[in-house]
Amino acid sequence: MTLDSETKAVELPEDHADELRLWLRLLTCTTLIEGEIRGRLRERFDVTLPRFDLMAQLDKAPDGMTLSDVSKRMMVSNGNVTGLVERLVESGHLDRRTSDTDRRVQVIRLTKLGRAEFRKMAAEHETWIADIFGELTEKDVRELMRLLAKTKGSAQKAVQRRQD
Amino acid sequence: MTLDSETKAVELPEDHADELRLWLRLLTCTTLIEGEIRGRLRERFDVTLPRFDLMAQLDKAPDGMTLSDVSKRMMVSNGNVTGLVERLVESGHLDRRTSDTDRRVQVIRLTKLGRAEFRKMAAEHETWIADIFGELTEKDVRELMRLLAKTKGSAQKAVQRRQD
DNA sequence: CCTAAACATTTTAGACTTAAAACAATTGGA
DNA sequence: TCCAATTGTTTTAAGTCTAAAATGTTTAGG
Repeated sequence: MTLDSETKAVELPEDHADELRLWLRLLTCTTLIEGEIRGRLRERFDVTLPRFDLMAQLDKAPDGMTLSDVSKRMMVSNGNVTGLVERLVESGHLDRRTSDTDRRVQVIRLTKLGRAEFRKMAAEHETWIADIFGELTEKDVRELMRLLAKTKGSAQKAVQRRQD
Repeated sequence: MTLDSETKAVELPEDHADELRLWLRLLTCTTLIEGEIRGRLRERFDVTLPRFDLMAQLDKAPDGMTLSDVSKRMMVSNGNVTGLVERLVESGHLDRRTSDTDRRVQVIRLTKLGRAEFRKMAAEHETWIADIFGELTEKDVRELMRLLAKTKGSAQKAVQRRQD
């Protein structure tokens, strides 16, 4: 508290250094972990992270997904998905067909090969994550989940505000 | 606690679903915020996020940095920095010179123009971050900082272990 | 029915990114 | 001194990514 709390109401050049540091730390953590996962995926399975992520989305959707769905879920651009899918169809991991009811829509799903390979990778991937977060207690994990959920909500509202 | 705590010592297929969810949430938060910042930088200043990040590093180093320093700080590959710097020198934001004492080393620093433009962007950038994290209390911020520091430490050790 | 708007995807152009190889310069022993 | 590792940077090849424009399809309102 300052002595003159009246000034708090006025639009002063506020200090947001803490939030800035928080953002940088969040970014550092993610970049560090992402790089580690990327490296292990390449080393162990010769697969890229985006390919793995796309397959992870499809593994959760046995009936397939449209490209738009994938794009929204992965939070990447449409054009990006087009290219990724192209390469995964080429390598035999994905099956792609035009929807029967709407000829604009492409439905993609994992092939047998794709699913089998993904499951193998996913099992190991999970142990890597456990290793990486190994020093956190159960309570730490719960608390982080809670705070990140709050952060996500706060950020989504900021996005919303800008789009108005 | 399970009834038979003896089994804890054995190597059982453990469940790491919580850590996995935590990782996905961390990634979602970062991607969401990164996308928002990227969009605002483009819209408001017609600049890309990597360019902004590089300039931010240099703003903190009035005497300049070597390309390796930048690469380590930004946690990106050497080749990546080479290209980024090329474009920023081209646009007049960066000055690049070979070190007097070691002809392998390139020292880069912000030009007057670069520094002026960065300062303008940074001021607004800080308000965006404040907006995005706006719903977090001071305590939330402190707690997140602490938990992310712990996460970073844990991840770094995992990276270290793999490199042995 | 027609057609303007909305929607799903692809294309385009350019930038970013990585890993690995190549190149250049320095350094630390033998 | 010499030269084998090390270090700093660039190059290469391939992939990832975005924003915006273009293409093709569906849908609704008149």
